[in-house]
Amino acid sequence: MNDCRVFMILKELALMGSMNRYTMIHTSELGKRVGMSQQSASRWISIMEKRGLIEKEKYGRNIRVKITSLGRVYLKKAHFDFTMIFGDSRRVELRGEVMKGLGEGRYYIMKEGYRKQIEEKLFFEPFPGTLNVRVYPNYRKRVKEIREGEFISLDGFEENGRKFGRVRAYFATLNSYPAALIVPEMSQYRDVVEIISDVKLRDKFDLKDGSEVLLVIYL
Amino acid sequence: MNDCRVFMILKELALMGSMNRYTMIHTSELGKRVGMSQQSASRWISIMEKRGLIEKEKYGRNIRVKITSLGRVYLKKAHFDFTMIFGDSRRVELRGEVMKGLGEGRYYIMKEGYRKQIEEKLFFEPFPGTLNVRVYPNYRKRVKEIREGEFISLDGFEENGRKFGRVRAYFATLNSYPAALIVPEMSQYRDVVEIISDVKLRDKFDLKDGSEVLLVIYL
DNA sequence: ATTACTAACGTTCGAGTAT
DNA sequence: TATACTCGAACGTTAGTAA
Repeated sequence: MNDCRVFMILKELALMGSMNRYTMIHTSELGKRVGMSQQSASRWISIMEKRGLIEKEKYGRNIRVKITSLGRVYLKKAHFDFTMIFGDSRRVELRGEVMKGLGEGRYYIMKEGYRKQIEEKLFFEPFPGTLNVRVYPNYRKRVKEIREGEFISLDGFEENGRKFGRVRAYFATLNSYPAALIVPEMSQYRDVVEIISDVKLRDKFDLKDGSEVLLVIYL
Repeated sequence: MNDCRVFMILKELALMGSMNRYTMIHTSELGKRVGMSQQSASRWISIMEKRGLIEKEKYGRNIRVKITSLGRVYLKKAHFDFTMIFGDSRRVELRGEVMKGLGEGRYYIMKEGYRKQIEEKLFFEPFPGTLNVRVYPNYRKRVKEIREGEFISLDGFEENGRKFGRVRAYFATLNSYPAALIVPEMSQYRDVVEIISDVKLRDKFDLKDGSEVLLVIYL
């Protein structure tokens, strides 16, 4: 069955915002996001339109697409499957304020040993730097809860005789934008957490030191 | 990318229980479930083993597989994607007791007009019959909540001049087993709900009239 | 009964390119 | 700029069958 192609692209379109409204897309960008050529992405868009999973319309030289109710049902089913697999998984909210970093985050993120695992296990290319968030006191016991929850393990490694320890990662959102929380297993701090993402979060949300942010961690 | 094949099969294996333990599988059954031949399923299992997503071991003439932590991460990512798409979707619990049906459910389910849509939009072949559940009084206001929530629409149709109305469907579980709740749009009853599934639920859970069941509806 | 190899067959891919 | 067509090459599929 080639249904899986259709699912993959449908999911990507949903993530690009085509769920409830017509969204302008570029077949080359879509192709890049799902790992195929512009030509293939274009072809699949046509196939999916014929199958009634999306609506497509020309928009000047571009196209706009919108997921149909049938397409939505396809996605819903997959979502249901994952709910069956993982149960009703926990979500933990944290609030805190942005803190000046020490530039260390950038140093670590750039290490090939971590970078590679971030791409492999968190599925994004990290912006080279971390956002440090000081969690407000009344949320700090939740940090402990997170540490004890299910995590994604980024293995430690050695480089030029220097050891880099194992790091725990968690899928998360910062102000609703997809990101990840990373916690070195050796770290002591319980009130400061580090966030990585595929963009510079400081710029995306115009964050200054002291800005309040909302984190949601998905265990 | 053929990653989507891997995802699809990994999800299926997870649904078959390979997430946390070695599970005996049959490549022919797996193939049927994902819509490919026994030979292809066998080949993909080998590929996924090489890629470190599952562990495989011979078990007599059969094989046993177990999803690795890397495989789990793949699934987790997809689950996270769906959480981004649908937000933290609601789940509603109902409790009630099994009720004698009037044989009507069977009559409706067997109508090609509904059957086809069940396979297309709910993704299972329905057992020909419905399980009627009388919801306990203190759960009845939740039935209203469900009716007003997001539903999957099974369109009405006409057959030999007789009209069959539109039906609302919801993904659900009965005693944790995947099923669907169906509600004819015209129906009056608010205290009795009808459940369909791919198996005879009465037999699966050895239900008699009056047996208590737990329903979870995923809106 | 299984799983899994081989070989012939289809499908899908993407470079080139028209629009 | 875009999207989307053609077509030869690459890849995935399955029937047959060995183990």
